[in-house]
Amino acid sequence: MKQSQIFSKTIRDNPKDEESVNAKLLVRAGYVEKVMAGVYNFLPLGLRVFKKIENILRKEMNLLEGEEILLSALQPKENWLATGRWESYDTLFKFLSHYSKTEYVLGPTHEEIISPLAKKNIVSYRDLPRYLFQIQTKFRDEKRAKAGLLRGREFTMKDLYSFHSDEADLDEYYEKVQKAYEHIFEKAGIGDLTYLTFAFGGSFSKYSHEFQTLTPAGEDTIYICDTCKIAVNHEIIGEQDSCPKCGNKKLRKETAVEVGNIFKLKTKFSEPFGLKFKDENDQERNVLMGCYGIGLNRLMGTIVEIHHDENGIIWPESVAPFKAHLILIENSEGEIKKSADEIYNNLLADNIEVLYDDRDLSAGEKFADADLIGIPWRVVVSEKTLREGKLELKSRKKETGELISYDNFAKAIN
RNA sequence: CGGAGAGUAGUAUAGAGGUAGUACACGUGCUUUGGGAGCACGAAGCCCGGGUUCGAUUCCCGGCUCUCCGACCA
Repeated sequence: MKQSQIFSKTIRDNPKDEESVNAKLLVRAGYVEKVMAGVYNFLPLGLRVFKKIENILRKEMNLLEGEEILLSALQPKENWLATGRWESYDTLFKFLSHYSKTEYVLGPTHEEIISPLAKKNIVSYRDLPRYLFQIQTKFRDEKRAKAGLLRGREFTMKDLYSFHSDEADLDEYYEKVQKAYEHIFEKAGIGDLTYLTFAFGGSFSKYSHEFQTLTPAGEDTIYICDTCKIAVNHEIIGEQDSCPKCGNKKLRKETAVEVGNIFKLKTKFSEPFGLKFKDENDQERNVLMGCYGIGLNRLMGTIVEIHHDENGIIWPESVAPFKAHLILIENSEGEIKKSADEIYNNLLADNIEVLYDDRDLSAGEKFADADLIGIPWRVVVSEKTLREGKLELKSRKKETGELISYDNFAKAIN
């Protein structure tokens, strides 16, 4: 993609309506634009990152044998009355049709939709287990949206729901999802700072598990066992004041953001919707359920919170909008562009995702924008590099670059 | 939802009871090209409603919006 053609522009000043690092950088670099508190538009650069994250998630969901579906965002009140969450779910967006005076819900989560759906397709033990996931927009009427992408009123979530005939099967799958989540956060570049965290389990389980990433931008407090590399959420520290694994009492207090959670719902939703199956002995039994969520916006914001410096974002390669940022520095005769165009076309032909800064701007401004946008590899073409018959390659993580031939360059970044 | 702060051009800000200035961005022309280039000219602005006042963008009240702290967060 040519930068002269890209829809968004970089902004030099920090926006006055954002305080969080992730929002400041993502807005300034042109990844997102704020519509209102907790609601953002995704611009071409931002959508590219979003799709990279989506694909990481989708790949892991497929490995978990998840089948992808897309559930309704607009939901009937009756389903929420059935579970009692019409009254008890405090961030529920409810609204009234002006014509029919019918009340609706904008879905904050999808147990109320997927449980009745599952009921239509799960009737026998032969239909179990089942694993269904979606990547879809959620709406939550947060009393206070905050921290840029970390807590929004509209956001995209990957939610996986599993259906089982017995607890052993649920437990086994739950463990698999836990491992898959570890892969996901590793792949997304935040594995080192992300802890499996024991949290409140609700009425059916002793614990649920959260994945908490250490960052001052987070709003949760967790207690880490450095021996086991797991943590306990402060909400249960009263009853669980030692490491659940090794019993260590010396836990380290940290601030973190919840980037994912896994939860054994058991029969919490199958009961109100009558989601049952016939077992091998013709006995009718409740289906057991698990749910597993990851918020994409929050994950994207968290990655920025973790990976940036004073000049801008430093994307992990797995989620970067492009692999290489090709920068043309023209000379007074205007004779560099031809070579830069050629290199751009070679990169495209070699299937290297490249953003080409072909704009008529000073070198300093292009470098500053490149640092802000944060593409992993910066490739400079200038009079200096052409004289040597080479390119200058610099990692966004490093201070200086090196001159390298095109052939070696393609190898170097792969 | 409670508390605090803030709303001035596309963006970021300055400012005064007498209708507004700067920087960046933008347009035109020239010049320039390795860390946010230069000159000239140009276009563009006081959140909404009420009150006080001869006069309010400025002071007061209310609203709306945003940010932060707290509460809340299956």
